[in-house]
Amino acid sequence: MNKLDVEFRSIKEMCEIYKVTPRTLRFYEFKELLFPIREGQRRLFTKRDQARLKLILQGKRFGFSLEEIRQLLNLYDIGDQQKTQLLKTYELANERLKVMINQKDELELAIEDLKKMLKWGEDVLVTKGIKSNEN
Amino acid sequence: MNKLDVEFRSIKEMCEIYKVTPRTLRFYEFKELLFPIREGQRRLFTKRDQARLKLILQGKRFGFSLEEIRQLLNLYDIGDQQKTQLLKTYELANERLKVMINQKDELELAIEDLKKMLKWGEDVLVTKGIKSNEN
DNA sequence: GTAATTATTGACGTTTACGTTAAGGTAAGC
DNA sequence: GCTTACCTTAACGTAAACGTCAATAATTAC
Repeated sequence: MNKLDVEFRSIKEMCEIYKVTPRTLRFYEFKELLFPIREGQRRLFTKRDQARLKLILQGKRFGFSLEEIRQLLNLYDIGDQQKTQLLKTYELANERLKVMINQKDELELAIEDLKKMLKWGEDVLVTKGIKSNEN
Repeated sequence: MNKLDVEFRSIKEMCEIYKVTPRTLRFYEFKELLFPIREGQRRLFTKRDQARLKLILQGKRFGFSLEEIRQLLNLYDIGDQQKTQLLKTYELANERLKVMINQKDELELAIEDLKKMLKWGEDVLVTKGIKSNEN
């Protein structure tokens, strides 16, 4: 009946909400990305854990490794951070952005090249009468 | 003095030209991506192997797995391919292209998101007096 | 009170694309 | 004949991010 009921979530609830497996959540805890509290043996995931998990999943979208994500999460725990560490984290994200932009450029190039190859392959197929040239 | 001298390359020459390690070339042979002939024990890489290696390295740029590349290489060995197989290969490349375009879109989104996060992080840093706001 | 559900901690397995010794073979140069 | 350079096979190691048991425990359902 008290607030705690909504603040905490079981591992299964977490899995359903965030589309991950229990193994994943335990793994993240092992890697010190999450810090669920215990109710006896069971893990209870706090609001903070949920916020962190969201950021972890975001981070994965960005292509960060879990270790990088662990460091970046410090950005959200500013209270107990030294200034230098905080700035370093910021710079890490900046570096990552550069990498991603490079990746994007590379990918765009690769896409163009692959398109050319496909066009060539298409010609071969048409020539061989395997494929019609309509579209 | 004869043509063969230019047709074949030793493993070391290959490594220097294509910036790969011997292990990589042996691995590719093991995985049936390359088929160097033998002079006694030693491997000799033919023109065909070199052409294939170029395509392998390209394929990696495209994000194909080695197994996918192995299949795609059939596209270049059209002589002994059945029509169906050839068409399948073409379609595989097409699928890959779609995946890559999706990846690119995802990446662009992620870049935008990360940029926003950085801007926010920057504000925090400036507020805390850790970083100046000049660029 | 027993079955089903949900959880736990180990701990080994998986995948990909090689890296890294180890132990030895062969040919060239001097 | 000995070093040096280059090559070989064999086989174990690596990294990331979990998957997949196994054995066990606590709760809940009926």
